Amino acid sequence: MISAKPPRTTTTSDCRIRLMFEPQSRAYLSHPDAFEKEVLAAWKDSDVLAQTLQARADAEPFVFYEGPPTSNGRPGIHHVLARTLKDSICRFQNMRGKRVLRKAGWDTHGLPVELEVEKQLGISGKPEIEDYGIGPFNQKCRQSVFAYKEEWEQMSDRIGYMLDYADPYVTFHKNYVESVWFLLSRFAANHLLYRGSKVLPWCGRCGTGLSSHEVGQGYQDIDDPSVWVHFPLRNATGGLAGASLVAWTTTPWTLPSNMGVCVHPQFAYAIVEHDGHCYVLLESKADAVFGEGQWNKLGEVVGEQLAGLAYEPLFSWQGGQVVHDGARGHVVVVDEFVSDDDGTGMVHMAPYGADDFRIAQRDDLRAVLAVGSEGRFLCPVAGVEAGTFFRDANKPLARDLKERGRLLKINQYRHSYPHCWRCDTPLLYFPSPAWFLRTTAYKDFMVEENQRIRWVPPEIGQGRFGEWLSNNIDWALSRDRYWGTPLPVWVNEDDPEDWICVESFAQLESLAGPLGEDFDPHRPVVDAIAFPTPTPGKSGMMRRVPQVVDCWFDSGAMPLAQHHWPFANRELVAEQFPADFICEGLDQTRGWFYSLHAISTFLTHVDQSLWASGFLWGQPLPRLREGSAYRSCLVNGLMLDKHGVKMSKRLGNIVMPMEAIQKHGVDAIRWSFLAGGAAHLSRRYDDQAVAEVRRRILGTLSASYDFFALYARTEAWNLQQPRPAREEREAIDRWILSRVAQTAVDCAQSWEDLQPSAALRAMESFLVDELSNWYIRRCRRRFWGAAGEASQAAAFATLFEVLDATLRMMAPVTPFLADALWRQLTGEEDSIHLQAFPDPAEASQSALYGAIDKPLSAAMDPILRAASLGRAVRERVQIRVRQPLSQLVVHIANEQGLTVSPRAYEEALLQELNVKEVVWVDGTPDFLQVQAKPNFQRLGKRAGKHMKALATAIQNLDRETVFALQGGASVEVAIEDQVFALVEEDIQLQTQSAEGMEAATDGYVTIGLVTELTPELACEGLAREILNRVQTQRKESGLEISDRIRVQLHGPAPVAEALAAHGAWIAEEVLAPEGLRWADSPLATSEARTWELPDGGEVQIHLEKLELEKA
RNA sequence: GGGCCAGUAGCUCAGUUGGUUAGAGCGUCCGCCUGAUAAGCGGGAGGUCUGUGGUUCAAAUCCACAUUGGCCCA
Repeated sequence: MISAKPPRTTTTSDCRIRLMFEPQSRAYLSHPDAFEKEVLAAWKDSDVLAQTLQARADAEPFVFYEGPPTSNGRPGIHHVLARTLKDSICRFQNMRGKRVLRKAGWDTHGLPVELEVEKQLGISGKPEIEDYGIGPFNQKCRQSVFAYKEEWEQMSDRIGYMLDYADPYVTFHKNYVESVWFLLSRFAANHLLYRGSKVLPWCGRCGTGLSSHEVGQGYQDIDDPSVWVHFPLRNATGGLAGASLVAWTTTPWTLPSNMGVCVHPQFAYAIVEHDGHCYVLLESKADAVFGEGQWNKLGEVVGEQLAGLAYEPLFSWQGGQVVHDGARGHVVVVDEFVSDDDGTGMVHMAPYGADDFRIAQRDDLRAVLAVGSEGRFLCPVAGVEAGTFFRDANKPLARDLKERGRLLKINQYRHSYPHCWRCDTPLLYFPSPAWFLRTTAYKDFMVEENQRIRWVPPEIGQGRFGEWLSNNIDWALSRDRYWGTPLPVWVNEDDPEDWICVESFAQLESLAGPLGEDFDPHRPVVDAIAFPTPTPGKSGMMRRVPQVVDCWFDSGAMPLAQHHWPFANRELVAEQFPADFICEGLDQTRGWFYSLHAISTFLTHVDQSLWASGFLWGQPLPRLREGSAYRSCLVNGLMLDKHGVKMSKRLGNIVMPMEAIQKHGVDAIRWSFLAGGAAHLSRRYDDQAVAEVRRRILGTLSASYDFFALYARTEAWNLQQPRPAREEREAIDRWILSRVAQTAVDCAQSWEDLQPSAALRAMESFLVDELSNWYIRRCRRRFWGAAGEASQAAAFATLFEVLDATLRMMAPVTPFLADALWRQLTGEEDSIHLQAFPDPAEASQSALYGAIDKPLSAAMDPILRAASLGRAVRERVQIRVRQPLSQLVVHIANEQGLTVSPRAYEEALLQELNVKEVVWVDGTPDFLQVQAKPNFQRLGKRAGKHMKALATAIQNLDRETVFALQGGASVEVAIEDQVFALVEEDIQLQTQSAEGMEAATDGYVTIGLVTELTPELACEGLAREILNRVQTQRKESGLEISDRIRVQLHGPAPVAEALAAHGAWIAEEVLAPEGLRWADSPLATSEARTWELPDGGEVQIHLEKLELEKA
């Protein structure tokens, strides 16, 4: 049966055909990197992205927003994960016929950039930056921003992330900045931009306040001294005479700036005696301070009775920075923020705490900072020199207090303390002037709009993001830095209440005169612009505030600013807002997810005055859809390193992707990432998993294609040949078409649901189990014509159509391999990425249209089970598949419930299990034991608490009753006072071991294998054994599969009998045109090999290549 | 301290609105095949579904508490 036909070259004049059907799997599997790079080059040549957009020019848009990466960091493997998710979903939507714009973007402002430049320049901190010059410094920032741009683009390109890098949005570009200004001016116009003073987390080294976004990234456990100090009251009378207030703090460095002691108005404080002195504190805390039994309670005093009492300050010092020039100092104040959890119930207050600062302003306390904005002492205090770093003062101050008897106790205290997320310096809290967005004003709408966003997974939206929104605080917008969008606020130097937020460069020109062609809206150029106040009736020069804008505002403005809205592209933005889909890491919850949401809900909902007229600056302003900037958000989990630790720049454990890509190619990595569990779960990078994907999934795909290609070439099949109508093909052909169609439908749904791993699981089981291991394996012979021409034609047509659909289905995930194989398969020059996703509901996809045939699929299921059972039985009784057996008995419990009979697939069982006959058993024959089991799903609701008794009753039903039910009768079963009428669907039939044969059961399928070996069967089995030995020897002799051979054999009598009966067949199979030669005496061992046979006998085989005359 | 998530086979993970045989891949053991697959295929073994209570006729699934780990926030 081996075909000696050489591969035929096709005779068609269409040159494309000749390029088709080249085998690919070897090239792909051995050098995936090189293979993919070739595909990449083809995409470049034809500019696939532009082609897809062109092809979909009039199509419905699917709006995607690219979250801008910071371009001054190197891309890591975790970016591959995020980008693969984004890319696959966009590719899928594109194949669904949507127009998907994919504008790249760069987040270019902000502290990380400044820190990078500081490092380059070898300088550190704000004073050194100002010495260097803001202008040159920002110039350096501008250059630094794109240090890694090329690496990013190469990486994105190499991983197949289809993104338009030709025209990206860049947050420092003039147009982008102008859009940001406009948005800020809208906040101002709605009175939602305000100046405040707030205690902020502050990094002394970087010289900047940190947003809550940033602080969260740097909590570390550190040891601090926790100290209990006491403040002797002045002029106290009664029970308080001579008493001291006891306070606790973990920040001794703030003690010099002590301005008051705060107590809770309602707490009852104890007056206690210890070691000859009187102290006031919560009674519950006295043991902790003085030791158990070391104190006596003398009396009690309620917090508000202490209000206004003065006490002795801890330190005497001069200098410092006055931040609130209050009239009072070193007095007791009351406030309800005091808790009784930690400490003593009495709080030492310094201007470094948010509550403290608030109370100081309220109660007019004098607030003086001993530690300045660089985190260092401004003046000497008690032996601590000016310039000392704040935490370094803890010990000397404590020592000084102890020497002077003001320290009651000191402990080491381990706690989670915020550190600068970038430079790891411990933060301090510091009062600082700042500008805020009053986001709390429209918090409720943000919460409401959040309900409309489809979050995947949903708990992020309800939980993490929802909580964050409902606890919303005003957005601290300003940054005391250099490289950022300058805050477009100009303040009258003579009147701080007279300020303006500029909305555009044009407005600035109208106020301050021409800006010039090369105007750059960054510091320090913009700082120098001043103009007389435009406010009627006022005088004075307007000067810009020094701050820049939080770069999260930049990125959150991206839906609008990327198109320079509203200065340009108003219609485009109206179409491209909001996004149908965004996708970023979990860490963006309070970052980009929030900034997008906060800005867009403000603009489209709160800012009604903008939209009222439908016009802006005399031009129509199309209304944007009211609400959030995105309709669905896929959140991806963190990428962990091989030890399960989060990858971060700071820790330097980022895995670079290129090594993995060179090894496995990126398609395998893409697949492995998307399949590796739900998108939002964190995952480790696992090289082995990638290798397995490459072998198991992509190897199977390319091998399946290669199989097709090999026989299409050999048998000269091509697309010009008529393909039989689907109805005329064999059942298994219609089955595999139905399965590929159903898989495509399931996948499409999973993609729509933003569940890539579900889509991949469906594809995997289809490709590996159904297509490769069942359809192709079962149908191999048909491809070399062994089952006749009609069958061959049907097989080719079917496999072609199935591969076409499979490749299109996989294209979003494995864009390289899918495209390469598809072009080979179809001879098309266009990319697969311009094609449609397989869709059996779409009439234009004729091969798949209406192909889903569920009854046919249902009929295959028992066949697969029976095959599996048969193999298990053979395994159990130790009869290999090579040994033919006479009969397989198959019983399918619910066979009459199947619309399509499984018997259509009988041939598969005959071959798969090597039996001569399949006997299909109807009804419930004698040799089967049957038992009815309740269908709990149906009966559970009806029976309720009687279910247990009913189940027992059903299991005890006799054969006749079960038969009757199977035959369609209704049977009544009484449980206590209730009667249940059972019909066929209410029970499931369990069949069990058949008697008289080796049997096995899987659910509703029972098989029996007749294991009796007749002499004829044994003889044929032996013949197959001999065939197997000859073939093995052939292969081991290094012969080509089409070489002809001459064979000599010798063996005992059974071997001779087997050869007599089946010799001609063996000769045909092994390509021995002269037939087999029997040697009556043993062959010389130097020429022959001796093989053992299963029955204990041996066979000697000698073979040599037969030289054929050239035809 | 609060919020969210996760805990299923040695490992990595599935598991629909609760329904009675908890699945897959890898690994392991055994076997098969050799005219697609520098391979592949099949069959075993392997699980008190983290624990304890509860709801229910029925819980991996719902509830409570506990525990371990991760993330976010204080």
